[in-house]
Amino acid sequence: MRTPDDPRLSGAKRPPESASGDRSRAVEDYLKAICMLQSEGAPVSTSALAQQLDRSPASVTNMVKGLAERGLVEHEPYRGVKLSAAGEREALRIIRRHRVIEAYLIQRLGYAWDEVHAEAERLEHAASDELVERMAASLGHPEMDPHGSPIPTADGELAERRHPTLDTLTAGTRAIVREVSDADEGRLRYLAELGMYPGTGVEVLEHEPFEGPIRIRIDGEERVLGRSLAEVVRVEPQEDEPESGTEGEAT
Amino acid sequence: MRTPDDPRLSGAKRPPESASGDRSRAVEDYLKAICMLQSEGAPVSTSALAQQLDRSPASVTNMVKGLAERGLVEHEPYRGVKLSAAGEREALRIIRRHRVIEAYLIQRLGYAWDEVHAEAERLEHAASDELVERMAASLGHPEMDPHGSPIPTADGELAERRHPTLDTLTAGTRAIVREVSDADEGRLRYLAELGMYPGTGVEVLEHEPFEGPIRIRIDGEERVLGRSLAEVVRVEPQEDEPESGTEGEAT
DNA sequence: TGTGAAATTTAGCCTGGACAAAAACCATGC
DNA sequence: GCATGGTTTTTGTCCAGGCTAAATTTCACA
Repeated sequence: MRTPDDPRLSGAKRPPESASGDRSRAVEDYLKAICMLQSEGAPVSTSALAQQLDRSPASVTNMVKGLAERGLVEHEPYRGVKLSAAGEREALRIIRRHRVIEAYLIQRLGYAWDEVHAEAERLEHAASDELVERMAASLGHPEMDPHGSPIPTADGELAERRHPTLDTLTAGTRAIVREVSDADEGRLRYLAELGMYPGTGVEVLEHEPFEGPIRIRIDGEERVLGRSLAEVVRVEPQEDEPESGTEGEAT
Repeated sequence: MRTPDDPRLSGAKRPPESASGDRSRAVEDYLKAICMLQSEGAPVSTSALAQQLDRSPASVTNMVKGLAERGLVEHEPYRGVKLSAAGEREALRIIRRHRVIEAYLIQRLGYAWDEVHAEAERLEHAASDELVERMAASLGHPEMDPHGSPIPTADGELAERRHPTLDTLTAGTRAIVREVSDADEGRLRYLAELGMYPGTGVEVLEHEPFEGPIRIRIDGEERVLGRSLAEVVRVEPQEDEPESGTEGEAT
């Protein structure tokens, strides 16, 4: 009827699930999540991972066992899980993809700050390295994504810089916004309304007691920020100088 | 330890597998394949579908049963399968995605003709309608993809135009290349070397007998084309006029 | 040092989607 | 009218990756 490799019809010949060979989408999600949780090299607990990924702890244990067999993580039962060198390499590639894609969507396709996360969350598994590098090139190889998170380089270097969150600053401190979590659309939208982008200068005026909100000055205006919002914003405190208002762009 | 919806960590909260709600990637692939096989409304046989998708016939039967239950196809056992209205709508959306993505990759990210198929094959399942429409807008809402295939509109209209394949033309006919299958990288690369893009003029000089190759003139040069290559190229025959060589772009 | 709560792992189950082997069906040729 | 071969479907498995319930380990504190 038809030769086995008839090319007339452009069909899907067993397309791999994710762009990177044999790692399934689930595996990629686990690696990324572990990477982001183990900020300081400390092993990550099963339950923290379960929470992050919205899976049951039992599912996580199962999956982790599999990852350990494949040499992507090291798992000491009851003690937590750490990425192996191979796992970390993989995880950083995925994070790079995510952040490059977010930057591209915003800068080249007119997405808003708060719209890109979900899209990138899906595309990061489908985009090939080739595509990601082309996007990065089109943007001039940015080092930061639009939320201020550092983009790992193509060969897996990540510029770690841990800034404190806004809620930890003492009253009277001036600071510059450096990074905002990209995970929560609602909060992002609100922060955008306030003008709290990376690079914006803020001054903490007062902490309301008992985990209460924080009063800040931003761009000359006084605002009140709920604690859960302030936890999402990472800032670089400034040596005091009389200057106020918005500073130039971040590096 | 941490409040249930702590937003500090940008994690993947049960991201849907494909951008379009609940249809899995597999379902999308089946719908697209059925759509492309049932050119003339005729039902598609299980085995043709199995071949197209590179699955076993048994798997296809199973899946088709499921699709029928969900109202996406109509399946008469032993008789073949047809898309329902809902299934066709869905399939055309996926084909639109594929073709818009291919066009975007080539025009905005510098991909070559033969590199885009695999990439688009994955991205079409991950990209949201939103993204596809932004890409289409960035390209000025093209009606054709770079291989000459018509792009269904956002509301599901597909401009059907069936051109004959190059191998069916009689010797002496002049024609203009209109469409080239995007599925086979190797063939595409070779056709690109020959300069056989949509819009290129060709003249069939001679058919070698017994399913042999075809001699053509393209851009002034004589070439010999294997049958399987000629089957992949769709052309629009021209009323004869002394003109030769390359014509302007296709509409 | 013992003990109970919390965290983790084990065990058993389910679903989607794939496969091979066997059975059922259809279209013929004789 | 029926055998025969090719095409479908059925049947029984498998694997990945989820889940719940039950068992186990750890740890903090008495």
